[in-house]
Amino acid sequence: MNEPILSATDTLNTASDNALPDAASCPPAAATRGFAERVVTWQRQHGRHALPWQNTHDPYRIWLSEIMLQQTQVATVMPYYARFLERFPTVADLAAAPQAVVMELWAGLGYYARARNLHACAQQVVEKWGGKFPPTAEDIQTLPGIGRSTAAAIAAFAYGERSPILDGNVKRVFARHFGIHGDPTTRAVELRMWDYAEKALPPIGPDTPDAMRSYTQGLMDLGATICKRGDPDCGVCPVRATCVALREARQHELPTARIRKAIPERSIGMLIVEHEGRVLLPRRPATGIWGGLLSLPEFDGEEPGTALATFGLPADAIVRIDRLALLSHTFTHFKLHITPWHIRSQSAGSLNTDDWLAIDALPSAALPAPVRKLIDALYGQDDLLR
DNA sequence: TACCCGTGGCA
DNA sequence: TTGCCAAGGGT
Repeated sequence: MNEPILSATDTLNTASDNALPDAASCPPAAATRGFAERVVTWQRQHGRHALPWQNTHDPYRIWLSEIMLQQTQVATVMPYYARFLERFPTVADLAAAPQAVVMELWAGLGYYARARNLHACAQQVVEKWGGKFPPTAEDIQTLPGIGRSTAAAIAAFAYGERSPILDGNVKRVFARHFGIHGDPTTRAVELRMWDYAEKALPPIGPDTPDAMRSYTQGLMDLGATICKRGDPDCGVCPVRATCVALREARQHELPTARIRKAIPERSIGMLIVEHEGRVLLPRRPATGIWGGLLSLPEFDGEEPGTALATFGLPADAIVRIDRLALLSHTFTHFKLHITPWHIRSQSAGSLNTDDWLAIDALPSAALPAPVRKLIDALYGQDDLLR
């Protein structure tokens, strides 16, 4: 890189952290000049090119990857992506599938609203758009589960549309390169970043589609492989010459860490009720935690007490009760301590027939991660196909 | 507008 | 062990 170092970044807003950003502040043109071109060139030489969802312009495959990758790391997505494509080669196949099957394939990946929206989105594409994804980011964003950034990513990769993304990678790169202080999860800071995202796009020209594909991928690659959270590899960064954080040696202060509240903890008991080769696994409501998945009956506290009768199991139906090892599971927003109870019953009591699942059907069941762990520990599924 | 919504890898 | 947060969206 022999380009002159832009001094215009000196004029950037240097308001202190968490100060209310000046709503009128907008990125100086000089701050973003040449940024995209360097990202594009770098991506083509040093970016990632062999991920399973790359080297295609098929909006279906791109969309599926973008949804799975929301708040989820690449390595985690890989096996799920392969299974989905194998089972649902086209958006029509996905739209036609029962939601329960979609949930089974998604189980373990987390954020289950994504799976419900994925299914609904496929059906809308088929019914409202004739089986083809909408032609612009604006239209794509009207579909369920697709926000502004995901719509832009799909449109850029599939159509080469000139529309900006703003994900976790981009926020980190922008915060450092443009010296943007303040918690990026707050609305005000996020709006500023969208402003930069629009201004930093590759210029309009004959090669805009190709540039947009490389640029969009390049921003993600830059964040994932160079501008990492812990120790950014500034020595080989394509935009180091204009990076505010590097110049001021503040890479570790940016992006500004958000202030986190202590997460609450909760203790519950879970019942593994077994009767005639079946286990009680009612489907959870569509909304809320683990929405749409099968799960074990649960109750507040650790001792079953009167809970069994409440669930429709009379005391004389119970052959044996075993308390299993405590299991803790941490969510983003709270920590759950689970006391599992294995209950052998000689009758189904007044329980709903539909809520029982055969033990040999457990391996493919749509179970939340900690429930999967409990079930596998008890019925010895080890870690075959999960 | 803040909060809700999973899971796993990593320092 | 604990905290952080990743190709965010919905409400």
